[in-house]
Amino acid sequence: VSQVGLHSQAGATVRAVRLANVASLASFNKGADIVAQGEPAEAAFHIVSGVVTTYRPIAEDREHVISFLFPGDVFGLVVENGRYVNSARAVTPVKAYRLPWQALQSDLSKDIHLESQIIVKLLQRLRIAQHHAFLLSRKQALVRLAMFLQAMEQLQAGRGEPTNEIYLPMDRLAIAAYVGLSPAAVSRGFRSLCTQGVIRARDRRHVKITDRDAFNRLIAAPEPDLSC
Amino acid sequence: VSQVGLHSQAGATVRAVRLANVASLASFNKGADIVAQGEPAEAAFHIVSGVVTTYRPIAEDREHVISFLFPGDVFGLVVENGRYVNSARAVTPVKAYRLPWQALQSDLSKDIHLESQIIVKLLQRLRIAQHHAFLLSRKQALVRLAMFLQAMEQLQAGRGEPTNEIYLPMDRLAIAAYVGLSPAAVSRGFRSLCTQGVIRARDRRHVKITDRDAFNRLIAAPEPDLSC
DNA sequence: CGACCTTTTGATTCCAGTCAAAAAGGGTGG
DNA sequence: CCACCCTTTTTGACTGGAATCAAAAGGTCG
Repeated sequence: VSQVGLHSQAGATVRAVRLANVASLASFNKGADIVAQGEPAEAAFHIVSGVVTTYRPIAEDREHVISFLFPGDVFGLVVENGRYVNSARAVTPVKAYRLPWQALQSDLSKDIHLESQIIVKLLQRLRIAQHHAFLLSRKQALVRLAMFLQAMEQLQAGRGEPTNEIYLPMDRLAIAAYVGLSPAAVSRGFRSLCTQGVIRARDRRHVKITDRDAFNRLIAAPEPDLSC
Repeated sequence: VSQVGLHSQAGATVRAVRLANVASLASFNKGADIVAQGEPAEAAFHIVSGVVTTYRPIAEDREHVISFLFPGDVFGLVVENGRYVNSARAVTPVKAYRLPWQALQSDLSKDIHLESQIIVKLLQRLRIAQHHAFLLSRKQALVRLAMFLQAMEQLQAGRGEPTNEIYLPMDRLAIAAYVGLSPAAVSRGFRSLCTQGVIRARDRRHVKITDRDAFNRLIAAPEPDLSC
């Protein structure tokens, strides 16, 4: 009997719930594919440790990142005609519970509290997906990067981690595929934010927001305002 | 006692469920604001007839459209700190049940079948939001428009309506705000699709896909391919 | 028929894409 | 510890497509 913790993203309640009697713990190496778009959807996954991206291939060596997922998150839920809509890949080494659909559904209909938690989680995911679309509707590279950092910061805060520095587990290519820019534009954007004094990068994966006002101004910017 | 039907978007089961004992039917004129971003979230809404958009204001006379919602859809669910994250407006005259949160929650925890239906609906919405983000990640205007038409067609099919012609209830400005282009670019894009013979527009709100192959090729296009 | 709003069209500007090359990391084995 | 290779990231020069602004055309409703 596996006891799987459903961590509320708000970090408040970490209620342990019997999710599935037949959940098995699986491990994946960094960069490993976990599920592929179009495959028959046999199971969902509940992340125990590590970071996962869901994405859609666009062309050879080109893809769109849909989400970054962290411990406590579930993926493999978005299904159409019994097949996965998105692919998933481990960004770091990952451990995750494999939850076969069948068992999941029977457990769902048994435990009403579990359903409520799923609803809460889905609403969070919906909110994040809408924020992502909002981000992508902005055309300026700097604004997109700032909104991306904002999102990562909020996720980090929701996990109860310190928020004075933002940790980016993914590489620049993944960031580019998430914010809808070329890797070159992402690089230039980060540099621009640094030289403007808005952020300070300890290394490629650790960023600190040094000018919160300018940062917020950038995100709220209705029109190109690159003053200073 | 109001009986509110939760229409499956797949159009299959239209199971009537006692959603809330205190649901009241509200009417809104075309263009009327229904909820505003930042307001205390007191109720969700269940659309009976008409079309609604949810959106976020960016600046004066500038906004980002998050979703188009149809009869059977629910909105006002995405909440943060007890306040609406998105605004909502009637695109056409709208009738909708107003579902106070309190009553909704008590009904939710009572009826387990209702929870399941909500989960299904949220998964659909998540899928659509992800598709929207995917759309916005493509940079070519023609591709975005084609993907938009595809989405509208699928929604229409899901409602069980005839699909030989796509009906667009919203104006060009709303389309522009959804696909992340300027109104000018949307106009040019439609014209381009027409002259290329990909679509045929009976009038501004009725579009027919006349060359399905070219249409699909456009959506799948990995790189600029404006041949023909 | 006329006033107003929506949509289209035209000319210019600008930002990000692209391609290619250089630089910086990261990991491995000597 | 260093030399090496390979991957990731940055930088540079050029191109292209959409934004912008403004003006004209088309629709709608009184």
